[in-house]
Amino acid sequence: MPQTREELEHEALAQYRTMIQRFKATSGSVWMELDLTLPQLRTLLLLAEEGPLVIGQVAHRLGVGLSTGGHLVDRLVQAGLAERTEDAGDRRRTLAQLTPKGEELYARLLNRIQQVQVLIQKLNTHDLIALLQGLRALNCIVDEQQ
Amino acid sequence: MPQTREELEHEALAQYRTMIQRFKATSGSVWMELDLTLPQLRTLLLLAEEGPLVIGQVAHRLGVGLSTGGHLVDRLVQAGLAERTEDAGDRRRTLAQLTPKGEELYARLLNRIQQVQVLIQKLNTHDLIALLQGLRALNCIVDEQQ
DNA sequence: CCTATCTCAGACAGACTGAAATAT
DNA sequence: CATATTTCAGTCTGTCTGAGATAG
Repeated sequence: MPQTREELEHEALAQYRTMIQRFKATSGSVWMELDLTLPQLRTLLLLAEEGPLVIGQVAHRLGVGLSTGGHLVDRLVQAGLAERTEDAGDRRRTLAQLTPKGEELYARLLNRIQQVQVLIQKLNTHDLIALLQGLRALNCIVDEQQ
Repeated sequence: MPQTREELEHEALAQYRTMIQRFKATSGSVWMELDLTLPQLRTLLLLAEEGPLVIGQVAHRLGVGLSTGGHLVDRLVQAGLAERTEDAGDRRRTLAQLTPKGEELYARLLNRIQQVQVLIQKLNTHDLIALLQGLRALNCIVDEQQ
């Protein structure tokens, strides 16, 4: 079955879309059970993607006052999703970072790593090698863009 | 460079993880600018993943009263993310479904389709064919599981 | 009369601010 | 004294409920 370049691109995207949509049903329950407000969720995302931050940075990046920033981190700490640690250099500062529980929630909400892992283990070796080649190439392209 | 089965699985997952993490920075701004509350977001996800629903179903699936369910759909409608249509069979019922704008927001928040599309277009044909083979195989496995 | 939805009033939680208090 | 954070009112928005109104 020979395909044109355009057909190949189109099918690859369609296959990707299908894969993601299959994940939906499972990820749905995570969202429905989520006991956070959106500002709290934004704080979780920020800490997950930009590592440990001092309270002032959190507030600045979220576009809120210092008081609110500290309050939002508080909520995550109370939920066991984040923790405060002292900044060794300047003890006035407080660093906020996610706990393993917080990291895990982030992954379950957005990354779907676990689901992909299960599928990969069931792939036959030929297809696995092919998938790997494709993924390597995708990452190379991202490298080149930067 | 020969690799064991285990090494292949491990690298494939690592490549996938890397790809997803590269997407982070871009998706961050979508979340930061998002002008919805979490119950509204849950409603958006529900409508995106389970197609058109009557208000009663929305309320039931979200675990809230009819009044609240209708209200939440209202908010999405006011934001231009959803629309109400009449149920042809039973005109007492109101169907809620996402507008194209709502679908697009959903995709930008969770699916990252656009980002993958750009990358796929830059892939050379050899790697594209390999990726496609891998994705097809992944979807076949999901089919078999059901 | 029954069912699906909407409207209304009120309770409640959380975001948010600015000013004062605290710690380094 | 300056800076980073917390604490303290107080306001505001949105969720949520239940009762009653409306439409089919």
